[in-house]
Amino acid sequence: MIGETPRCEYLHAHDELVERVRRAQPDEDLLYDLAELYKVFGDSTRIRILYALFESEVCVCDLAQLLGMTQSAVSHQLRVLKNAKLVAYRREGKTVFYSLADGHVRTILGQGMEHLCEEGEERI
Amino acid sequence: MIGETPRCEYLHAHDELVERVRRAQPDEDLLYDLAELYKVFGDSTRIRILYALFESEVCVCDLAQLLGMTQSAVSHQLRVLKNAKLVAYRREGKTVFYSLADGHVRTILGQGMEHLCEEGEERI
DNA sequence: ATAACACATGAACAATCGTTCACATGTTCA
DNA sequence: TGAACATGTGAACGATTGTTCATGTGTTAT
Repeated sequence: MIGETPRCEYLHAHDELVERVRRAQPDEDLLYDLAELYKVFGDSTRIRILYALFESEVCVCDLAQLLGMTQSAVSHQLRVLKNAKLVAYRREGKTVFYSLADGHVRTILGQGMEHLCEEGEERI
Repeated sequence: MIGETPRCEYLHAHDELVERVRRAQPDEDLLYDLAELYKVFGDSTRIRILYALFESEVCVCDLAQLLGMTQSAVSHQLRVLKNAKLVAYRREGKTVFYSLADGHVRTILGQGMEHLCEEGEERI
């Protein structure tokens, strides 16, 4: 935080705008939680897990094999996904099966893909 | 990477599944880029900037005032957003105005918000 | 009860990230 | 040209993150 924030010369014109924009901002805590949610998507290992779960529910061991990673590493990442309520799990004997918990995952990843593939064609 | 990946006992049943899931996985590089994209959303400062740009194009100085942050910090974050092609900019004299570059931003943030607010009601 | 297995978790380390500070770039106006 | 202003950028520091290693928990079968 800064005590004295420098301001540009159009000050009076922009003051109104800044206030309007400020009022439109969602609650601080909500924005923080939102950032936390996207952090979860911000790792290729976790994205690979999510794409795997697009196809079917999968157990931890199979995920480890699929990703070529330690079971421990996968388990740690699954916990992150679980905390964000992006995956659900079901126990069957010794095995735990994970699945997608939420339809938003597909939309979010789909929109991300679109953005990547269109790269600067679209203007809003 | 691991040489000897441990595997669960249902091996033969799951082998087929693992192969099917593997084939469905998007290209490794694409998944990496996708993760990079979500990392950009994974910071509350950048999200606040994006929500500000929902309302109007805004200059760097006003963003700094709105966020209560250094102009430098804002500028650094704007570069991240610019590199991800999430914002566009327009120069007018000394002032630079930033705006949203892409409609996907609204969808992605909207879906994230929905996910946060529904928290575990929906099952896919 | 004991062994074997699937999975979870805590500590620790390297790597990455966000902010700050100092300074550079580019534009306007006298 | 030179001063003033808005913005951009490189280096550096503390904080966060992902993986590994060792170990803990919970289940099954003997």
